[in-house]
Amino acid sequence: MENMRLRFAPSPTGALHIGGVRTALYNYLLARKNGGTFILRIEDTDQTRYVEGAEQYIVEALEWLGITPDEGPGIGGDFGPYRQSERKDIYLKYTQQLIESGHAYYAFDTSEELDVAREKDPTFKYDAMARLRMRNSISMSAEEVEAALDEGIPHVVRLKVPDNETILFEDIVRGEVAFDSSELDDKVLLKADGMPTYHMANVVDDRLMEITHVVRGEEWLSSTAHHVLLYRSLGWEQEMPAFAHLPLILKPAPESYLDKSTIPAMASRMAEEFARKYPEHAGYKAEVFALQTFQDKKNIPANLKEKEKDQAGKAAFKAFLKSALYGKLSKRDGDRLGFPVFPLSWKGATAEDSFTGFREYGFLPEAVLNFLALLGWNPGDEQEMFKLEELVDIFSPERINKSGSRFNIDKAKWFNQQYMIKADDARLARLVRPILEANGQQPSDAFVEGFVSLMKERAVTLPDFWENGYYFFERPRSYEEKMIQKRWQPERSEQFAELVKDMEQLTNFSADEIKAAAERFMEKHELKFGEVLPMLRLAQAGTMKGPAIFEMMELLGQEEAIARLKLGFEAFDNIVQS
RNA sequence: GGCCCGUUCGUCUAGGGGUUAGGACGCCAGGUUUUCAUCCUGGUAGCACGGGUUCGAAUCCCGUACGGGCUACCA
Repeated sequence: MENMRLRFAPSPTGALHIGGVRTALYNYLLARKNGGTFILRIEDTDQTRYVEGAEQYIVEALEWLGITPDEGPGIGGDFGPYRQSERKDIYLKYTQQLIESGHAYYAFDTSEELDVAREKDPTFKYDAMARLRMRNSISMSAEEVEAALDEGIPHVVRLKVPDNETILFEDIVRGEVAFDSSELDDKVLLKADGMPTYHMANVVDDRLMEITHVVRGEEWLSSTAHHVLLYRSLGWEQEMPAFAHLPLILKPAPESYLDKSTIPAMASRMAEEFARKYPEHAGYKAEVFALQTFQDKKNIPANLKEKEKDQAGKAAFKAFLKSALYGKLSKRDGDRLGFPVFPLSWKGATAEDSFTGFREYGFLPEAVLNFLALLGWNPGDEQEMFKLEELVDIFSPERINKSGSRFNIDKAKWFNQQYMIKADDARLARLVRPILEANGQQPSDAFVEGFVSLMKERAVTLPDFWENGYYFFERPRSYEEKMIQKRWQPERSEQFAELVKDMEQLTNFSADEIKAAAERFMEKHELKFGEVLPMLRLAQAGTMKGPAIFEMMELLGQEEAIARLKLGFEAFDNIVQS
């Protein structure tokens, strides 16, 4: 297809959710694959939900991941402006056109009146039937309408949905989707504040920006029928973009993380959140119910089903738990389960509204990208690791899955470890340095590079380098006593003192030389690797876990390594004696 | 409740009339002659259910169940 143009159109209401990141990625991949254009459009038509800094965050997140737009706010392009709040006049013009052509009408009902109508009848829908008894330019006389308009009575503009029509459209991932127009309500197109709704703005902008493919989340599938109607009413049906609705990213299954060790904490957390959100049900013993429900792991969904006899508190808590445990991955899940759901950290107005990102958890962007790419799409063969350029080459929208995928942090961690092992030492060193400095260390670049090279197979995320390898920078904080009790024989102290002397004699303190010295020592005293090396390791690191001991000693340097041997052997004597 | 969408190992998925139902993560076991990790080998575990259609169904059709989305002057 020529001039393929795709847009990623987030609204700046806070941090960009990981599902949004995947949507951006798929848009980017499709555009790049076909030599098309990837556009960022900011959908800021809801002034009440606008959050300062959110747009900046979105741009930074895309940059971090390396999927930067070709057109967008701050970037430019021939189809701007790229913020919907700066395009108000345009929407007004097309709304006017719709009114004149009879596809839309003024409605004077207030939000409060509509709330009342919905309360009276929960199934209330502003549709072909309802509009006859509401206050709008269809039910009112022309004079009344004109008077109301002249008086400046607040009003909205609604789409006049035709009755009894089947609206069919082709979705790239789902195939043919059909809606009966009688089921559709008369959506608001222009709000009382003069801003368009998403529906109006996205249709107008997609046309004006010559968007060829709309790739967005499944939550939009239902309103696509309205969008099709809008294209039709505006006379744009021929130019209507192709649609692809992506399956959602779901919360991890509770069964996968609930066990003896996590159930109590999760139960009290849920009870606490519930109490905060519904103070009116404070009397209900939510924690007890949560505990019981979680313990009966297999039947959680069944036990959460509401029953007639449930009192108000129980019913409310069941509903709360259901939405907390199942469904779309949400920002709260990150905290609850201890993993990131945002690309970058976000500092909101409150601690409640602040989140740690994948970047700050110590994930590499290529790992996040790779993980996300495969959540809902796969190339059909057995390859798992993909560079961004490879993804661009082989991405195929037809292979996007139809059903939602559960978020699996273990898989993300595995990708991260794989990419860390592959990563260039100099780059890794740059990424790890700030963590070391935060812990009061000022090592040389060469030292950090040597360190990450030895440690990277033992780290899953960046902070693991320090967590698991602090002893490269400080002397061991403690020695693994059990191991020493088992392995250290004080009667060999003198022999080991000799080994220290041998080490001191070395003029080239390289791993090879250290190893050779150790071997000479073992041969002389008829000792085995297993009797010597663990002692060296314990003296250097305090723990049995760690990289190759001789390389480690080389990196620490002769002076430090020997100092640790002396200190260690002395400590071992004391531990065993006591 | 209504409308729309979906359902293959615990999770991500391949397979779309005849397969020992394949791979990856996780988990378990063994190996890689110091540990941990990496790596390698093996194991564990799955077609939601019920009816059709067919010589033959995980695969096609219909129902049921379950899951998800939408149902705002939010996007």
